[in-house]
Amino acid sequence: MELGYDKTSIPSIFAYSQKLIGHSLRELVSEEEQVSTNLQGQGKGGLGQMIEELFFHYPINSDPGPDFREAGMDLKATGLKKLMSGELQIKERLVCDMIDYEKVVDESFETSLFYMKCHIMLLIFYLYEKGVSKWDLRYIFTVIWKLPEKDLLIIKHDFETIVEKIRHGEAHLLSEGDTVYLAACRKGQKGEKDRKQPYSDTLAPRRAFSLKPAYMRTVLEYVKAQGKSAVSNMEMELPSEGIVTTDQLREHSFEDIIIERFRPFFGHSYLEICDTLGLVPSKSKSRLAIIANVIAAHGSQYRQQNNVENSEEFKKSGIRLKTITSFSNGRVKEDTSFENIDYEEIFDEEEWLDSRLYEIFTSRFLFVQFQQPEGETQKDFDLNKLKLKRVFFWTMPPEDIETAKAYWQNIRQHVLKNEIEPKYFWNKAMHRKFHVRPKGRNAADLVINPNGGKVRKYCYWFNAEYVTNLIDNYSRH
DNA sequence: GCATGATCATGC
DNA sequence: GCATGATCATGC
Repeated sequence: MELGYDKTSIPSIFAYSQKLIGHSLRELVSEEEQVSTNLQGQGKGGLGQMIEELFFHYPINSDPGPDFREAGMDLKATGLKKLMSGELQIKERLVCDMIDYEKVVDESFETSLFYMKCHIMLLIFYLYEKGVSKWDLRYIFTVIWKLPEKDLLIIKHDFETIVEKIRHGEAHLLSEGDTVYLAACRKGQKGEKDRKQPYSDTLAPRRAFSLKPAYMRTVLEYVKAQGKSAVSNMEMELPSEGIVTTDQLREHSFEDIIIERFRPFFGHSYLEICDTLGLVPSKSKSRLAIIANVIAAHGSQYRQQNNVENSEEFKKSGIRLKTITSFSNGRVKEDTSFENIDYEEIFDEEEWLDSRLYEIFTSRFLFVQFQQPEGETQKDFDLNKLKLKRVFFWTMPPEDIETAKAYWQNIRQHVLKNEIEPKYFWNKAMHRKFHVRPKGRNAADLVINPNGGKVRKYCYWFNAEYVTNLIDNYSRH
C-alpha cells in the first residue's frame, strides 16, 4: 500500500502528520476501514495505536523499539484541555515507556529502551473532551520533539536515580518526586496486581518513565510561542537560558550544583546575606524566599541585573523551593502554604493521580531552612536575624502520599456537595499532616464556585508539625 | 500556646 | 489585578 510519506524520513513523517490538524480520525479514515478495524476507540490508551495504524497505515509491530522503526522515532498522542478562558493546557504527564524492573537494571542510559524510543518523538496534541470517542477527538498540534542535549543530561541523571532505586530493591518506594524532569509514574489498570522486582521480595506497582507535567507545560509553551500548529525543534536552536550550563551538567548533577551555591552562606543571617549579595533588605513576608531564589539561581556570583524567578530548570522540573523558619530549638514556626484550591479543577478531575494536588505533593521540593540564633527565646523571633541552617531536596514518602489522597478525597467530596467551608475540611487541630485554610487578598476575595456563585479562597497547607518531623527525619540520615 | 482567619509585599 | 510565598493578629 502507498503510504503517502517516506517512513525512513522524519521530515516526511512530520509533513504527513500535519494532515491531522483540525480533524478527527472519523473524518480522515474511510468508512470501510472504520468498520473493518479491530481498534474500537473505547477505553483508555490505544489512541496512538489508532493513529499509527489507521492514519499512517504503518504496520504495527510488536518490536520493543520506536513506533517508526526506520526513522527511529516514537509516536505519542497526548491530551490538551481547554479552560473556560479558552486557554489550552497540558492534561497530563507524557508517559514514555513502561519500566521493566527486571531488564532495566542491566541497561545503561544510552543503550536503554527508553532512550532508543524517546529521544526523538512525534507528539500529537489532541483536544481532550470528556466522554468523546477516540474517533472524534480533534488534533491541534503536531510536534517533533528531540530532547535537547542539556535536558538529556538531567534526564540521564534521573534515569540513573530511578534504576539505582530498583537495584536497591526499592521499586515499591519509587515516587515522581525522586527526580527532576524524567519520572517513574504509576501506570497500569486499576486494581491490577503489583509486580515482582529483582532485588526485593516486596511487590511494586507498575510504573513507566514519563516526562513530568511541568516539563510538558514548557514544551507546549514553546509550541504556542512559535505561532504555528506544526513545530519541530530539530529545525531551530532552542533558547537555553537557565541557571546551570550544559558544561556544568557534564560535571555535576543539577541538584549538587544548586546545593553547592548555598554553602558559603550557612550560619549567615538574612541581613548578612543581603549585604554580601549587595541586595537591599526587603520588608516582604517572603524576604527569605526572595534571597533563597537568588542563591539557588546564582550563588555568590549574583549581580543586580541577573534574572532570578522562573528559571528554565525550575519551570521544567516543577521543583518547589520552600523556605522554612524555625525557633532556636528547631521547631518549625509556620505552616507551609501552597496554591489556592481550584474548585473547578477539583470538581472536574476524578482521578487522584491526575489531580493538581497529586502533582503538587509529589513535586521535588527544595527546602531552605532558616533558624533563630542559639539562646534566643520565641519572643525574640525576627526574620532579619534568622540564619541559614539547612538546604536539602526532598520528596514526600509513599505513606504520606496515601494520607494526601484521603485529604484530597475529603476536599473533593465536599466541593461536589457544595460544602465549601472550613468546618467540612481537615483543620490543623486534627494533626493529620495537612489542613485547609483561607488564603486570599482579604476576606472579600472570592472565586467562582462550580456549583454556582462565588466562594472564599482556601488553600492547601502542610502542618508546621509535619515539616518539623520531615526535617528531623532528614537530619537522622 | 495554639488554631484559625486575615493580610502583606512583590513581580508579572 | 492577581497569584505567590509567605507571616501576622486575634481570641480562646
